[in-house]
Amino acid sequence: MKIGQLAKLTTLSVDTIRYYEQRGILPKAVRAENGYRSYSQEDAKLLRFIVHVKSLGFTLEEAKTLITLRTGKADCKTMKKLALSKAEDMKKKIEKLAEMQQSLEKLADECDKTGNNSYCPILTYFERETDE
Amino acid sequence: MKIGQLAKLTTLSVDTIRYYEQRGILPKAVRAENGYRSYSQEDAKLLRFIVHVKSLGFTLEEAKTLITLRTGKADCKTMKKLALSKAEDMKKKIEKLAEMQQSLEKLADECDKTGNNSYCPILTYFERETDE
DNA sequence: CTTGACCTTATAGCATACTCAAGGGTGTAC
DNA sequence: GTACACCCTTGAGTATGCTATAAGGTCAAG
Repeated sequence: MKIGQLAKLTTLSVDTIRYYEQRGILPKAVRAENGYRSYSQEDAKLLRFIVHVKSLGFTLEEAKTLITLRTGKADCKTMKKLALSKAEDMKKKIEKLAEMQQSLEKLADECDKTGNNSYCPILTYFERETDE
Repeated sequence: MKIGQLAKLTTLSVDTIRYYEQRGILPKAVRAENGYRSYSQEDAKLLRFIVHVKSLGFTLEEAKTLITLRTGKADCKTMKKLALSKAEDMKKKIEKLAEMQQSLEKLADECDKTGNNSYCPILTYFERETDE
């Protein structure tokens, strides 16, 4: 199978597939006599693996690690640890975002409570001297 | 006040301050006779404004907009709209992260339920053909 | 024998927010 | 007069994940 075919199968662009190879995420593709990259169903499977891994928030570097583990038939324990560690990262990001979101909503709320003639409480908040 | 002083006052680096000026986030600094940038307390106030705005998740470009509004003594309504729109962005990001996080935890859970001899369910999930 | 779809490489660019390095001037203290 | 802290500019590098461009080779159809 040529790269265009693989791209269609995986919903990635040919550029992306070449980029993954270049980054070392994918192994160097076997070449046909004319120099074209030649792929098998196994390659398609590997790319789908990457797509799924990425969709759960892993980076390409992490995908690389997971591929190594997959190839080595990694034990469940290791996989679980990685999954939970990533989940933990996400939890932290979520908490930070939630905090910011709540601050913003609280400020917006105060806009309503404030008389029309006073200075906007959001601006006041942004101009404050210290961090609480 | 020279740039180093301002940097200390705002906990930003001198590079960052120059970068903000270059990006047009800060107005071009007044120069002393020797060519050094010269800052006032107002400038410190403006930089603190930027720091606070950024800490609530606004980008530098958004900070620029907010500065314009601040300078024009923007009405509360506009500020509120921006705050809520940003809060909405965050909500979306949070939802996406929460989804991923839950998927990961669910997968990790399945690791425990699975017998030791079977193939890791996380890997199985990553290798699946289709999206659910 | 040319058109068009496909493949190849190397290189550069995008967004975001800095950070650093090179090479050089300024200002104060000892 | 020289050491040292500080300032200046320009330009490049960092991370992440692509995307695009140029300039060219390959292959099957008509």
